[in-house]
Amino acid sequence: MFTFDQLTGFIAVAEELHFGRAAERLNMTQPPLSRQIQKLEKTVGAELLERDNRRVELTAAGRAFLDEARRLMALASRAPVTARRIASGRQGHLRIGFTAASGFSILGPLLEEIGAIVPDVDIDLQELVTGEQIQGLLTGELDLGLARPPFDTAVFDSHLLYRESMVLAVPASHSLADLNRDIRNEDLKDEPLIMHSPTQARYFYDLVVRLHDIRHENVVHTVSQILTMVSLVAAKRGVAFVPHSATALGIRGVSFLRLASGEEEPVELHAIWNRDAKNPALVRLLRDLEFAAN
Amino acid sequence: MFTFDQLTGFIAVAEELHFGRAAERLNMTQPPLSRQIQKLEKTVGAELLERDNRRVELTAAGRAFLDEARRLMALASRAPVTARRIASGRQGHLRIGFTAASGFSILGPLLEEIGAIVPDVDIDLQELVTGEQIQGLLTGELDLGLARPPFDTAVFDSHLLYRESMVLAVPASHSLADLNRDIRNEDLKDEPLIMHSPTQARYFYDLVVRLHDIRHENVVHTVSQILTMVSLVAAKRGVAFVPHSATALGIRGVSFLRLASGEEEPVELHAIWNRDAKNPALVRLLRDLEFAAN
DNA sequence: TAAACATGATGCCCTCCCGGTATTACTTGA
DNA sequence: TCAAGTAATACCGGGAGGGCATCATGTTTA
Repeated sequence: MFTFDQLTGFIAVAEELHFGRAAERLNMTQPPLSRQIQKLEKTVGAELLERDNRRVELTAAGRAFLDEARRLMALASRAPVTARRIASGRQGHLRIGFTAASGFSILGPLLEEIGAIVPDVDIDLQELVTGEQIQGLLTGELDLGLARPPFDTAVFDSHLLYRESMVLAVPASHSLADLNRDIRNEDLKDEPLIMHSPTQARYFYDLVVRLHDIRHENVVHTVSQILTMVSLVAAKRGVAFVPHSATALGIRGVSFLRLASGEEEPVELHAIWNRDAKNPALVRLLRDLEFAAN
Repeated sequence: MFTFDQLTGFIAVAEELHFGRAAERLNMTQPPLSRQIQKLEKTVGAELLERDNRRVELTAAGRAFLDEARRLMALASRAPVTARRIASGRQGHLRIGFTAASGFSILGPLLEEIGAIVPDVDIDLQELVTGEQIQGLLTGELDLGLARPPFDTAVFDSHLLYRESMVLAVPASHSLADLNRDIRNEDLKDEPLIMHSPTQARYFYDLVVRLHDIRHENVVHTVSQILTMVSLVAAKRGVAFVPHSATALGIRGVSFLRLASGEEEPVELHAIWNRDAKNPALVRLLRDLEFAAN
């Protein structure tokens, strides 16, 4: 079995791609670090770093192992905290993941509600994209997620928290803002568009493509975070489809316009959790929030 | 930071609730195990086991920490397996580029074959013209391309996947369709022609120019995609030289006629890959497909 | 009631692992 | 061809960890 020191060593080298600098960061000298990595590779049974005498780079296996190593280190550093909390008489704690966009709207009220139901429970909050939340729920690093479809209903139970409309963010000085009517697809046929990333923000991407006629040649940026989109709109880079809750951001120089086409409130936010989760604090919370499993 | 040995020690004691038996299970003696647990409790900062001189039991913190410890051990034992599988190419990621035309014919069977060889490898597919594929292979954004010559054989290895004939696409109502014989060059001397783009579809362009006497004054459209060509033929804009696999498109109102002149099966499709590529999944795939480098 | 037993903790020794220093091997760029 | 940069190797010393012996303490038994 490898050691945690070997893992931190590997992570440092993988990040620096340089044994000397990595060693410095770890407050040690380069030779023992080299040996740590060699030993780690031996126990793992695969070459993790390709090192030519001039440069260091990760192999495919190394990249995969780096992920696992990071996860291990995160888990290892959290474990004692968990144990101490419980030892100090708390009733447990809940780890909740949320998407940045849900932070604008539902997160505050929800936390208040949770605080009323389980006041003696510590809440860890982490901002994560839906995919990371699902990963976290699967590995048990997360108890509850605030995420958007799709997710595997065989593994997860969910509860629809919130529906909202999609609006169009435009620079405040933009001529569309003077139209005084809902925006139609054809209004946008020559507008530079800031679009959601089809991989990182798949839900919004699919929704926008489904409900609006997107001309991909108009896409000037591909972005994964709503906040970034609104900032880019404020910088007059183009217009963007954002959920209504983004209007609460209070970024100056942006107007939000209603959209004519499509469904009324197509943007969904769900609370999701692992069907097999047994964290007592979560069980209690779900019961008292009356989230029927569906 | 604690060590994995301390964790296994703790798990053993927590399961046996007896230091002596736990030590035996771990092939060690009891005293060092006692010290391991003490040290672990010190680094965790909480008492994990309540030990009265007669019996051992878990504290609340101990139960919580046991969960985390088990999770850590599971993750730690899985990580090397994952890394090894990726290093051996049985697991991982393959990014495959294909031309639209190859999508009609060889792509399906090829993917099936790939799925049989490396079932646990995720396949990303991207429709790209040959030039973009070559670019992607050079930058490492693509592992394998299904493309047409020419490409730089100093950088790329390739394997001929498929040869096919060229046929002439004509509107179904066209008089040439009634000839009941192979089409000769002189049959086309007054036909409006939908031609391949000399830049975007250089391979087809060069092929057609080499094998057939093209009268450039007859060219009514210059197109880069086979599908577009066939659609234009269906719209009676002219006739077009297309690879035989285009007959599988099933577009109504188009007939495909054999060509008399030229070689039997001049249209080639190659699998190409970067000679220096090290993606283990690719290496394994190439080996098992018996694509000799040539 | 006292002796035997069970069991976890402690003391001490020894080995081996790990880190540091010095050096080597190799590549690259001037 | 030489200087510089960088990872690997050689060698050494200190400390962590395991084993053996023993202790401390509580429980069972005669």
